[in-house]
Amino acid sequence: MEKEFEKPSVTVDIVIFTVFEKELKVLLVKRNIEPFKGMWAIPGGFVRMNESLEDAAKRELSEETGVKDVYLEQLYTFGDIKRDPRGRVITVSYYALVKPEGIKLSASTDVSEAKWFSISKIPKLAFDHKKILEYALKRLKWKFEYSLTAFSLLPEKFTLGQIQNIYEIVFEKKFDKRNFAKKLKSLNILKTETIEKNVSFRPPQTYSLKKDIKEVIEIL
Amino acid sequence: MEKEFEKPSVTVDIVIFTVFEKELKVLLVKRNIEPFKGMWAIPGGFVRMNESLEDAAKRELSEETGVKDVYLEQLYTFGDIKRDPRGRVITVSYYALVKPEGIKLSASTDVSEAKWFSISKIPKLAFDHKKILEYALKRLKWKFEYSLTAFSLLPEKFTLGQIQNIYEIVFEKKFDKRNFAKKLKSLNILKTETIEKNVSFRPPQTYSLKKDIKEVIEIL
DNA sequence: CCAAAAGTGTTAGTGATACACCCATGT
DNA sequence: ACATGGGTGTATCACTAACACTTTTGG
Repeated sequence: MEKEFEKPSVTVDIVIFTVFEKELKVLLVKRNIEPFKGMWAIPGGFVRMNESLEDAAKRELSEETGVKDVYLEQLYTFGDIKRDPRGRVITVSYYALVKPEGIKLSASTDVSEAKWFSISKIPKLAFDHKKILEYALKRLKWKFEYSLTAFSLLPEKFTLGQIQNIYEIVFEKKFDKRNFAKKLKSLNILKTETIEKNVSFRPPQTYSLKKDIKEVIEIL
Repeated sequence: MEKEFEKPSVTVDIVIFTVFEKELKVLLVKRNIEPFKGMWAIPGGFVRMNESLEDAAKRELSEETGVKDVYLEQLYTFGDIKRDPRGRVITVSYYALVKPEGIKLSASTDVSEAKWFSISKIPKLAFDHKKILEYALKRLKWKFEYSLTAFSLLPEKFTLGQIQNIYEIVFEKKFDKRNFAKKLKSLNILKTETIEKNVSFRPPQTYSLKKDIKEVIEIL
């Protein structure tokens, strides 16, 4: 570039969702440094020169949760002039869906603590992170309606009850069991697996997604 | 900020759509400078420190077309490391829908010419602009399906024929006149205006969007 | 009276919703 | 036997899609 203009900084922020304890959870970090020191925030960080936006998001995600097998989607880019008191910072937001198993939360340098919050009990957030979270939640619901993204919150093999629970938690309402099963089956995306009797009660039929469908979700 | 890291540059690119001559058109500019000198590209430019992303997009839009009354929506942020041979440039893409009346195309410093291209006759584009355009087109169609955004391509008062034409052009297929009218009317968004007999043949009923609906489209 | 676009209703099919009972298992 | 979640079918309603003729105007 011939001339050097003053440039904004660019960060990625990642709204990380999971579901456990019958609740939709978001990962927040407690800020260790100013501004907003001591306040909760959506995890994120500066984009390095040698990584794409998505790579930056994946790096942050892996640093925070240790998890790699996730659904990750770009949300929106927030660029108001005064959204960061330190100066001009543009943030490219992402949201991620991680399976609740095998997550290891780890704090990084800028952050003293990382914790899952129920979506119904979100504390006051730093920067414009409230707006970002609301946007993420809207997109999440929207996406669940017309895609199979929800399945990325479940293990390889799952039951109809599990996937219905996910939907009921995210949409905060009950669905009719029969209609739900009917619809899923009519989509022709399920492969029946062998039943395993592990816990108790009547053992449910387990399913997995057909191979080609799994690929669709990766791209989605 | 305590430390100064090397920062990427940030641009906005705007895919500007309109409809005339029974075709969906995109505005492209011919590049006056390297890289990709002489090639067609999506209009855009660097984000200034004192303007938000949306302001930057509006400024570019107004510089290119002289038009202010537009629908503008952020699309996606492209940040691959090598998308610009000059160095690290992250671009926040937008798309805009402008009414075909009263557009004044004007070339700027970096650009020798601005021209409308039919969506079916797009030349080879600079940078990753082909990808951006494809993304914009996908979003446009998607948006037309479940929102009233299409109306922002029409003047205040319009006929059912006009709006149906827009849909037929964008989706590249014919719709049944009766079903189309029925659906629109059932949405309860139309205000009937007085018929003006201007051209010839049987004069069509003109409509406008109800006031509260217009506001919805602004936000959409 | 001809050309051109506007206007208008009915039918069949498809997908969504509402609803209640029996089943398989572990304790 | 009972407690717990799993599994299944039918009837109604709403929405979508297919389809053709008459009307209004200008020339």
